[in-house]
Amino acid sequence: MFLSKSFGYALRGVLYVALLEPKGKKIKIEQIADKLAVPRHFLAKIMKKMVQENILTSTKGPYGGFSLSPITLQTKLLHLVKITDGMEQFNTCVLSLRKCNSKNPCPLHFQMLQIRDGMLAEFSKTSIGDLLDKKNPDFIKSISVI
Amino acid sequence: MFLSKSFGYALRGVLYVALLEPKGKKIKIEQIADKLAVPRHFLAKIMKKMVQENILTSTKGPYGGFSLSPITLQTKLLHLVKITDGMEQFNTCVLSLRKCNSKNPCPLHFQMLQIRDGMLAEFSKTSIGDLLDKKNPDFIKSISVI
DNA sequence: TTCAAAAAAGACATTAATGTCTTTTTTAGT
DNA sequence: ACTAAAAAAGACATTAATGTCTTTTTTGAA
Ligand code: FES
Ligand code: FES
Repeated sequence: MFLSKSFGYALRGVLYVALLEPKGKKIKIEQIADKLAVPRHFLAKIMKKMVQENILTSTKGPYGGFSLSPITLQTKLLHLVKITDGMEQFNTCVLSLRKCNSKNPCPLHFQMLQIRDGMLAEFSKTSIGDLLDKKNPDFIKSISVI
Repeated sequence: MFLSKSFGYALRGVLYVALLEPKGKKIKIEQIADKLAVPRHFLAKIMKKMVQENILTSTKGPYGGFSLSPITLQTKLLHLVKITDGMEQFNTCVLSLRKCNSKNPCPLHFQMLQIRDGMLAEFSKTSIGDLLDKKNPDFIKSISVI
């Protein structure tokens, strides 16, 4: 309901790179997909989009893989949502009637506005770096299927 | 993202019946689908589920159609969500990792908990009757595509 | 320069949500 | 009893999201 699987894969993928990449090596998509138990090629498409948006960098060829970009840790979650789910949901009426609009509200409009604005606020202020907790030795578990 | 189309159709359908039924007549699915510009047979399936849950009543045959049940107006929106979308979304991790669980939280857990609890609270306290505004001559417009 | 490793790209498959059409069942009135 | 009207049921179609497989492009190192 709230967010697509793609969004979850994107966030877990970038967090995995952020957690391990500082060791110096690039992270291969195969390793990410294996460790996170995510469909490899599906994840690859999502990672590619993140690279296009400069949320990650990647290099092809031997010793290649994914690594952080200068903006990775400052990237807001809303940017990931934009990439994976799009922003239409935030200004489309929950009853699928039309563009959501306070001048011409549906019966649920103001309730939904509050909920969506809460989510928008949270995702606008929270960055990928905010979610990364390198000090926690169990952090890797928190982004893996148990 | 937030809710399915089915949910929107369900709410608009039941509000349409609640708005017009007190005139004494049963409301036919054909009329509802036409006036709300909703796929007729798809809506019919959703209406049937609401009847099974006693959120509406229906009678077959000539002069039949849909009408309110004793509990229609007291029905909480969460009941509609249960019918159309299910409740799993409220206790499944946003990262699709597993059952959502504060003892073993994913990096987004507490942010999502707040958002979801806000939505749960709103949908638990708001009833169909709360959304029905018979005094408003434009209410019908607010549940129709403009 | 060739080779192998890796991401990128693209074709295709599966699944879940949404939508359409037809048949069956029920029922009010004649 | 018969007929017609209406919901209910069910078969099938379309679409969007998710997932798999293969080919192409890029690149570092021998
Ligand atoms: S008009 Fe329906 S949610 Fe805003
Ligand atoms: S554990 Fe992920 S949202 Fe609760």
